[in-house]
Amino acid sequence: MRIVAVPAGWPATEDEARAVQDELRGRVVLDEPGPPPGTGRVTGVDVAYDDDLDLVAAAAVVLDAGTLDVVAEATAVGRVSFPYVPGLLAFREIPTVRAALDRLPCPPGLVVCDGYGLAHPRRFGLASHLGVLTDLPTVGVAKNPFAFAYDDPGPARGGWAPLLAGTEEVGRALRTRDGVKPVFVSVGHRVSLDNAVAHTLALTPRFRLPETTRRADALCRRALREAAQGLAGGPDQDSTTRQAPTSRYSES
DNA sequence: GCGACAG
DNA sequence: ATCTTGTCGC
Repeated sequence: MRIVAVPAGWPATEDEARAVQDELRGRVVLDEPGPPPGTGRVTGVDVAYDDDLDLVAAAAVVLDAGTLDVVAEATAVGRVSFPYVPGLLAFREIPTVRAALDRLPCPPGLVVCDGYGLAHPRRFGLASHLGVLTDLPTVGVAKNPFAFAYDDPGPARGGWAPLLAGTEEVGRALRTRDGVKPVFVSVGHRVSLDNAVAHTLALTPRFRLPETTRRADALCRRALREAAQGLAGGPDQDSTTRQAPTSRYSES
């Protein structure tokens, strides 16, 4: 297993990170509609952490946008590159996520991130940042609101309400299942908000969270488990030489 | 100043 | 994010 290196010059302080956001924000493209929902490919990315071992595992899972079948997947493991600071999530996740995307055997199409794009204190969340660095179309679908006001969407799937930063619509609270807490959709890069919402609905035929997110979440957790195991077993052991662990409860 | 705050 | 047991439901 190779550990992804933190890029040279990666911000070390919150001030530096905010300065990077302020500089890159101007490169976000907001006037493209993006790929049509239900066609082509959609890729979910997510990460899992082990703060004790200083490990972060990322996964990228490519789905056929029409069937939601898995087309390809990749993972990467890195060191934690930044502490968790609300508003600076991208600096914690992006190096390893990029490595996972780079390892995909095919183009990812639209990338769905766990978090925000435009719906961000400086209008430059994880999805925007990843989009600018890769120039891929990206959207953010978050499980929780940040600090934006919104009215409760209608109770039925498809109901939505604007996420408002003052009078500016920076995203939407979107009901993906009848009577279930909404998700929070915002534009990352090269996708319109209407399309971001349509993609999110196309990705949620059964569950609250997009299939992309669910697949990527399961995969990065598995990758983290295996990485932690490999680390504990020592640098010279791998899955082919490692012995099965003895368990008092085995073979019962 | 204080609390809230994506993952 | 992650820590965590049982439990209700398809």
